[in-house]
Amino acid sequence: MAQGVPNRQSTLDEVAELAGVSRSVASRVLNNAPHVSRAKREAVARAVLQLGYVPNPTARALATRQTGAAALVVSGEDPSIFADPFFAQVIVGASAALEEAELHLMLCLAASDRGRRRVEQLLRSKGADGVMLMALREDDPLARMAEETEIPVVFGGRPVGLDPRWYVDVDNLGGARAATEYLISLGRTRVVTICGRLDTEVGRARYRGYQDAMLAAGLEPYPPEAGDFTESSGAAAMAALSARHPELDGVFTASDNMGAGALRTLRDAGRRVPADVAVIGFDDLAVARISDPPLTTVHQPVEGLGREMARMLVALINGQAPTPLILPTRLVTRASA
Amino acid sequence: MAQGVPNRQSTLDEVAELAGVSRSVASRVLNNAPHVSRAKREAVARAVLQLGYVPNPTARALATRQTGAAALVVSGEDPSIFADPFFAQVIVGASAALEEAELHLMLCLAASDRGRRRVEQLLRSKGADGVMLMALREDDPLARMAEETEIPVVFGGRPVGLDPRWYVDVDNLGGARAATEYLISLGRTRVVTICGRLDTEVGRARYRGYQDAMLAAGLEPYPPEAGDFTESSGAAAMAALSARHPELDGVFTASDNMGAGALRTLRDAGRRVPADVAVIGFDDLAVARISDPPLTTVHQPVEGLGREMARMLVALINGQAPTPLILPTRLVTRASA
DNA sequence: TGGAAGGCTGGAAGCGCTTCCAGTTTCAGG
DNA sequence: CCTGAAACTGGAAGCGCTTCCAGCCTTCCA
Repeated sequence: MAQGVPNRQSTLDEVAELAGVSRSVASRVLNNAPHVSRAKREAVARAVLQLGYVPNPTARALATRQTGAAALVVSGEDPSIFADPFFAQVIVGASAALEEAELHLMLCLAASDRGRRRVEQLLRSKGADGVMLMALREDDPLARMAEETEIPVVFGGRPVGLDPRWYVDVDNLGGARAATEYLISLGRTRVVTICGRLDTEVGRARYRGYQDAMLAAGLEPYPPEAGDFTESSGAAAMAALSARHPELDGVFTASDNMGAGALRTLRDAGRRVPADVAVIGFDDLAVARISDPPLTTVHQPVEGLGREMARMLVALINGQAPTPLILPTRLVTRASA
Repeated sequence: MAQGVPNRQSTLDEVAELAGVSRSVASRVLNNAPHVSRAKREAVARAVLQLGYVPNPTARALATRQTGAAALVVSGEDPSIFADPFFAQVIVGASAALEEAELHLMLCLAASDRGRRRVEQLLRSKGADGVMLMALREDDPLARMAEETEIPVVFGGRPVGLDPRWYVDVDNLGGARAATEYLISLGRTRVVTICGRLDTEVGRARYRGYQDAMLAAGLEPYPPEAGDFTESSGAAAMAALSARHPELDGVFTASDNMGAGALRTLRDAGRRVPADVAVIGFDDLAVARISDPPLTTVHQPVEGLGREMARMLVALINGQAPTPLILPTRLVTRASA
């Protein structure tokens, strides 16, 4: 039974003819639908093997009105922000979950105007069965449009200024609160924060968590110093804070990268960590383990975020009605606090 | 001219009817093909706007036999290897280049058997117009199959044991040689290497570069200590090498992560960098800038790799005959050497 | 042994778009 | 005012698959 490698792609018609059945029967066999006798089922299977037949996904998509693909769109102004390992992990999780549902993953980086227009087309033309949207900017037009479109959309994180129907988020507030509480429990009372961009929900939530913990402990929150989640911005913010509040003895930073930057500034300034200043980050990326000293941080289930987004989307595509999800975070203590 | 938001997706037939032309004419207008009078062109444009018409990509794909998508497949045994920021950068580059060609990006992580089978289907069913393949393992069945398939395939890096027709690679050999030469030029003569997995072309090439440089300088290359490109494997390898060759004064590691691990081991052992031991990494990832001391390393154009792969693929899809490409690397000197 | 129930089967009608082709206009040149 | 070329136009045939439906054939029970 030579597994033929035909020069031309063979079609279902050819399979049907070779098997001596009609195209409908052949189709039913391939989708293993009922109402086909055992004999014909086997005949078709043989023909498929003999011809090396592979169904044409496009034709199937046209007939079923299902593309067999889900899109992950990352919307932001700077394409290089995507180079963050964060997204790579989200993708790993999403990819695994989509694979279970036999869906392909389309990736759309909507940074340029052109990219955004293409995503818009995708949404309106139903070019995918569903979309996972991670909108980074405040008031993202794509986010608004996605909420209005017909096709299932799951948000990753809640965009500022929008209350999406379906989303998966990480407990940023709780994580930030826990981190700050931990610093306070260590006896630190002059705890500052290097917050992330406050035009993102992530930045806001993590800052709010800091505030909550401070107030709950009867401490006055310091005004935040903002960074953009990068190492260098963390270093700069730390310098500014040190100058403004030389008495500080604890820092909660809204990302590991900023935490690493803060460590660098403190080290350069000769301040010991954690003896003089305790530092806590957020994310639990590789950098937290590598930095010197290793960074105490808030772990967030990034791969889980991707996985749950994909699962929720699949549920939606299948006509179910899932509920929004907030994934837990957890403090990981290392040497820096 | 209300930009209608129809409840149902409108079709080309409806546009044609509203514009008072035949479907063929409407189609020609949309693809701006010739042989349409100015008047009808405008009538169709008006109708499109009025109905909020968006062409159905699936139907178009079926008719033209072009899917409008290119796939990036990463084939390896461990899905989490993809979480490496390396791939994220490749994706950024590829995505940008594909956008110019109006192609969508499909991402396939072929780690499980199931994933591999799906990629196989994709190749055989022409589910994409072309494929960029990054095969990590030696003797990857997918790589072999890809070379046999009809659809255009561009390799990212050359897989061991295969000499692909079209590929984009990075000058690993030259980079490794330059790094080692630099160590030697610094007066180091007892230079060891922590190489990557020798069942990958990357690992082999970088090791060969080290050997070449040592031999060219009249030095005896040390036997390599292998890691798997991760921080911890680098730390372990460094410990082993220190024990075996206490006299060593220079280390070339085949990745920044391993370099960071080596730094950690050296620091823990109380050996000063670069005073006692000079260390050089490879990749120029963020970790190289953050580590303590910052890592001298070999920069490779990762985003460029993705971009060039995509460009080559687009050329192939358009029937051109590009030539393989090897992108240059360059030494970035920081404090560790 | 008759008849109803129900499993099989294949014909045919799409899914929405492109594109070939033959027929119709238009228009410059004679 | 005629003729041929060039520009338009729309009908129709697909692209390869799914699925509805009507008809056929078993089968099994009364």
